[in-house]
Amino acid sequence: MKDQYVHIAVRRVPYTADKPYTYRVPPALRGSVSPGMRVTVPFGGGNRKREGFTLSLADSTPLQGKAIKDIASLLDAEPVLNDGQLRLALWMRDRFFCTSYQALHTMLPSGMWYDWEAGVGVRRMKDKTALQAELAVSAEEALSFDMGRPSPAQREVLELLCDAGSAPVRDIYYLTGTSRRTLNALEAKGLISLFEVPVFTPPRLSTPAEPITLSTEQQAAFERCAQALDTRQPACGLLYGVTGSGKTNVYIRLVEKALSEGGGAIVLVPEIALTPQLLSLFSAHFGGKAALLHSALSMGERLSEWKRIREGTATVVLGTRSAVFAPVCDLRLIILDEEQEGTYRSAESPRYHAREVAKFRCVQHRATLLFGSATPSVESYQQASQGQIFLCRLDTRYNQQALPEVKIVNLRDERKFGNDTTISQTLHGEMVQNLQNGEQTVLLLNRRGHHKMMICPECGQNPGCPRCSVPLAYHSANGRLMCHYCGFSSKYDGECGDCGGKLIPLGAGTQLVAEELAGLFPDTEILRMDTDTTGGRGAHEKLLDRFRKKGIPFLIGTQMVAKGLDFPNVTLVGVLCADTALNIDDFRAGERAFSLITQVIGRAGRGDKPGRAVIQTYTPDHPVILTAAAQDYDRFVQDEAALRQIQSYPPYASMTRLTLFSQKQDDVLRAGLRVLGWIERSKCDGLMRVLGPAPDRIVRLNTRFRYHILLLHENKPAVRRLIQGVLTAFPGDKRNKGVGLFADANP
DNA sequence: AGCACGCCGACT
DNA sequence: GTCGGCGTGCTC
Repeated sequence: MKDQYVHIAVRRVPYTADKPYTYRVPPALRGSVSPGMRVTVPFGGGNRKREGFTLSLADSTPLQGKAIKDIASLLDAEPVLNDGQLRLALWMRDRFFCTSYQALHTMLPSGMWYDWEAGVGVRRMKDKTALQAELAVSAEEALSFDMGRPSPAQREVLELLCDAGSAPVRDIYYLTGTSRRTLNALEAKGLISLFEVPVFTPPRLSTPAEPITLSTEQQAAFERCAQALDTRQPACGLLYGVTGSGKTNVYIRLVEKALSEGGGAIVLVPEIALTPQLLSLFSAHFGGKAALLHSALSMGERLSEWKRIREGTATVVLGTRSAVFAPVCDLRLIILDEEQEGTYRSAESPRYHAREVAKFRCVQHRATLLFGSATPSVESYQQASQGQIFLCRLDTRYNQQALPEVKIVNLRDERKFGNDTTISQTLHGEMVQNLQNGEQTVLLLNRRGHHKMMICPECGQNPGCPRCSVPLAYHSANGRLMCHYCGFSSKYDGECGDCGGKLIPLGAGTQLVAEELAGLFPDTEILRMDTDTTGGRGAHEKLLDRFRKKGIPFLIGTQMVAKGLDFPNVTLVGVLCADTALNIDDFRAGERAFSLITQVIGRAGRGDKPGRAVIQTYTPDHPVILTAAAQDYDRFVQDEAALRQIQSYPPYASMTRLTLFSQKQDDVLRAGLRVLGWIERSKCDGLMRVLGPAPDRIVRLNTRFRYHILLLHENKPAVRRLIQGVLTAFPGDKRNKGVGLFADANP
């Protein structure tokens, strides 16, 4: 019999050595191997077993004189990746400078890697099951059945099941106040049957959602997107809607449309924990058809959801970044909510952006891609204004509510008049008023902990992290100094280690504000929300639930208070220091600051009462602050786009960042200069502009020094090949020993 | 990245 | 002689 060969993407091969490896299919596995399966193969001199993915099959191989090895084992009976996903991975390898294995691996739920071990008897990932009850006879028979003697409990269960058809027994107990005995009795009479079903998302008796009525404006936006869906051709659009204009209504109607026509949809959100409302909305509207994919799920839950999606039980997926890979059947629509958010970009290899992956998939499936945002990225704005993508606008807020009235407070004046707290006179006055009216206030300060740092007024020293180039932040909750980047902490005795001077705090954090508020408003309850108070699973929701239900007057928090929360009783928002987000050395700092300020201001006045906002700043005439205060996105983005054009920054050029890191600072710098020389010699001068090497924003992180080189260029294959060449050749130069290098596309 | 191989000094 | 340090080079 003729030999059969298979090309494998092998796990943990360095980028330098990444290519399809050819293996022989042993006779025993002939016929069972097809592309998109997981296998183990002997690899390297020691022939240690490694995992891999089958990419393609071949009858012959050009490889001569090499001992071609056999595949060791097959881990899947059926492919876990389809042809489209394999092609997506190859594209990702080219685009995001990762190995094929890494790209393929991110497309699968992590639970799957434990599942196969079941085959070798190591561990069994058992699907959870729940007991479900179902009518065993017709509804008429059930209701007319003669019980012999009155049995209200059994009757109630039957009535429930006549309505619902089937229901989890837990829900039946909860809704009827019955117990297993009642169900056993009904089963004995042959009226109902009990059976185990796999628990994916708990098959709940979801209260059917109210049908959505769209406003004229929302209807127009819906129709424009629906038109794109109808063409069944790749399409991309931007739904630009001010906060509170009801973008989610449009999303839901679009998903309904895609589903009703037999298609599937993916809806991506920046962070699911911050959008509990959207979550419940989706369950209400799509029930068992909806799958949720996000970081809070256990591995088993994620695997179950993934299976439901792949077999077509779930046709709409709501999830975070990695949900963009969900194997939805007949994908017709992908929506990226708050498209400008940085969480759509992965910080680890593969360093992909969900927006770009979504774009690729939409072309692949002839699907529609919709970006939604109150503050679209400059990229999307520019594409929309040039007509490359279609644009829909929602300018009217819920209940025709006007945008909040915004006051800007100059913090320099506050200092002059002797107010050294974080709350200005103006903001304090507004808060008092809100308290009297029984309305709620949200305060934003984008810095956790008590203070940013402690500094010695005698010698100017400040305690810093021994592993990173950052000052340690003081935390009053544990009385320690902490590093917000590597987690290092040390005890705090209030004295300067160098000269013994008494340390003073600098740069207020949320903990301090909470303490100040307790002083200013004794007997008033205050809620603090930051990564220190929302550690556990579901902690976000619990905190927000308390805020809503108990009507706690003040909520102080970091940027997580800016996103997604929608409480009608919040009528005042305070931005305690608008400059924190602005003073970051990054060309997107202005864009992010505008987005953050606009989003948090939009939290005020979502009910029938008008909203107010106070922005405190040291730079009251900064254009970003002025446009954010005026909620004038158009003016902001036009200014910002002009600035980007002058500097030839994205979106007017593509940017690739090369990051070098090592324990030794001069090694990194020297390696950086060598990379620079390589690029300059490679005849790509006309194609790109090179900046750096420059220190990263945190030059030393976890004992490693980091420098980067920025490349501004056209998005052409020649440029990608150059970068791939640099990444491949770099480890080959012995002088680069101990130095790491990776590339980020559009960082 | 991992792993093996090979060359060298130190030790039983 | 033999153990083990690390520099070097390859992975179907």
